Amino acid sequence: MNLSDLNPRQRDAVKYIDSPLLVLAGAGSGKTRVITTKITYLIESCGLKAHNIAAVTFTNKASKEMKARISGSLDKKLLRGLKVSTFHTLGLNIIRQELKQTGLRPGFSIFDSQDVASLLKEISSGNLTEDDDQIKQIQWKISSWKNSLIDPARAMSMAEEKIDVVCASIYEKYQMSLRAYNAIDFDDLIFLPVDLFQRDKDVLHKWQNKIHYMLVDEYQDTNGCQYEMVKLLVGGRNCLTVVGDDDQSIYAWRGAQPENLAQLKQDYNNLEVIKLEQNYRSVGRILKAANTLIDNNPHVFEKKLWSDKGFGDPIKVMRCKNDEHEAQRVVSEILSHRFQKRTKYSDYAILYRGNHQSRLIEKALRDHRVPYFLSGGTSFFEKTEVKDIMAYLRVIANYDDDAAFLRIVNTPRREIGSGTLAKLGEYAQDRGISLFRACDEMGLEQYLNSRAINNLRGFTQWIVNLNEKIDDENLIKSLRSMVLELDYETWLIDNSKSPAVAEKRMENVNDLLSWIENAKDKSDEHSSLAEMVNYMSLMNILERQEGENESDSVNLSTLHASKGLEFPYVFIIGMEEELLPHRVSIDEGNIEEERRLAYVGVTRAQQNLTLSYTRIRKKYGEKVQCEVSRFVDELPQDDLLFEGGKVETNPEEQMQRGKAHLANLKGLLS
DNA sequence: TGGGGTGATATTTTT
DNA sequence: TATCACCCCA
Repeated sequence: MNLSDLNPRQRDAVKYIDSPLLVLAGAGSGKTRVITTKITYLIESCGLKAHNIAAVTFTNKASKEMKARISGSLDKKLLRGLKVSTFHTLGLNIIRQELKQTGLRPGFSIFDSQDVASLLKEISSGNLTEDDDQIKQIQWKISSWKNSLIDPARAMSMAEEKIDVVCASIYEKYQMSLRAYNAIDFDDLIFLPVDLFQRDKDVLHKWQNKIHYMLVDEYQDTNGCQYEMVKLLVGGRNCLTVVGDDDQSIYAWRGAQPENLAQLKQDYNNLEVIKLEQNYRSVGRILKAANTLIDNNPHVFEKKLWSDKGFGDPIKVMRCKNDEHEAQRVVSEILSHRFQKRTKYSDYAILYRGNHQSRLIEKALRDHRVPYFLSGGTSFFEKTEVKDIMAYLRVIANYDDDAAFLRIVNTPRREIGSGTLAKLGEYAQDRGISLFRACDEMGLEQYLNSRAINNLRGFTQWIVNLNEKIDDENLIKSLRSMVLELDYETWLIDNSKSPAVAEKRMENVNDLLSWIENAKDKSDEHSSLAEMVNYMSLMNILERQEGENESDSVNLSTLHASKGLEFPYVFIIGMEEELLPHRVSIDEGNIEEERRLAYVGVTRAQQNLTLSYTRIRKKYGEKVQCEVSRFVDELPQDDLLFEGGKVETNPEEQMQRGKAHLANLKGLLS
């Protein structure tokens, strides 16, 4: 097999199979390429079967890209059964195949974090813990327990303070409710398989026999539970390659344990480490800046990026009067640069720390009629209309899904009010059954008047009919007729601010349905409604439909969401103390993660990088004096070109301006 | 049932 | 200050 278009280090990483391997892949060093080539190599040159290889990523986007790249390089026949998925999808597949051992019934639901929050709210209503803040804390606590493989009993025995006891008991009730609803949460998708593997060695061996080689991407983002899952599946064999970059760990705040990278050394004593330091993305100046910046962080593994793409232009630093001025200047900079260099809008990206920062930029872009693409925002599956239809599907697949039941029982209106639901809930809770089942019980007559009962039963009967009508053959047809029967469109029109909005929302509903149709055609894996619904619960954006026009637009993104992307010309705005690094991180002493965030931003740029900061920024409606970010000071000053700003207020800034002037001259000379 | 007034809130977000 | 969710009243 031909590995000649890889560099020596990449080739080593592909060919090394003698022991577990950690590939430390710097930004833009071609890590996805290494993983995909290695999979091809394992199949073509090592004689492994595709269905015995599992490649794991964190996002659907990454796994989709990986699949696309592999299928471009290898015959489709040889790829049958190759497992490329997210951690959560892998977990879901394990649960599905070992359903009996997990105590779940077919058709189980997956609760998203909103479902979880409202369930927790209901559970803790007796326990003096009702405000949203505390609910969030409990949710976080339960999630971290699961990520550390602690079950309710252990949480209870470990509890020392009163608050821990309360949390542990809520945790226990929460698990019981999930069980009653035949539901699991996102954390369970990893927790349940790991728990099962630990309890039942036969099942573990069965899965070890299925997976002869495992590859994990973005390893610095794994949490404790995911680490354990990999460890169990590998089970002392030499069949593991993980790829990661501790300098790009920016998700510690949501449970990622970047120390898992270092932990590998201890758990796999024959671990091999290969570093990928050649960067294929950026010019030398940008890498020099990135290296210098990240040098301020402590490192377990030293790493220095380099490239042969030439040195490039100085990094511009724009000092602006205020935040509006900043937006104006960034936009006019893009416009004039585009005009001079005849570039596309899509060559530019504007990156920022917080979502709110996009507002002024958006306004400036609109004023200049510049098309832009905002990455992030409310994702498709978060939209109310999509959640509504999804809830219908969930209830049809799993009557016991109370979260979904509550969402749609009176949407569109069926004259089932909160009073009725409260009594129904009480009744169901007393008997430990779901709301749906409770509707059918005779005992209900004593609690509710016949009108309410009729409404409820009308609804459940309608669902039962749908369930019976739907079979996998006519799934889409039945779903479309369901939406018609609901008269959902009328409801949308009545409940939207304008006809245009209503139309857009109905379009989303139709997109959802055609997406289901499409996905069903594409694979036979997710053919039943229940499987389809599970699969969709793990999605957050609608995959782009074929032929959808990719318009030429400026990219706006948070620094977090920009990881993995690259652009010729990058602007990072708001390079100020208290913003980047963020105030909260300064207070918590989390400067290192903020620095990595800045590092991620800097390394997105291929050609040019422009940083901007303002002297005055409106925060919470108040004008606040701002200071330039310490990260600007940490960059190699000779490579910076300061622009704008005439009046220096303090001597330090005077100095800086002197330096900038010098750099300016150098920049002009080079 | 919906519109308007009120009050809380403002870091990052995938599955 | 700007937004948004929520609640109350007509």
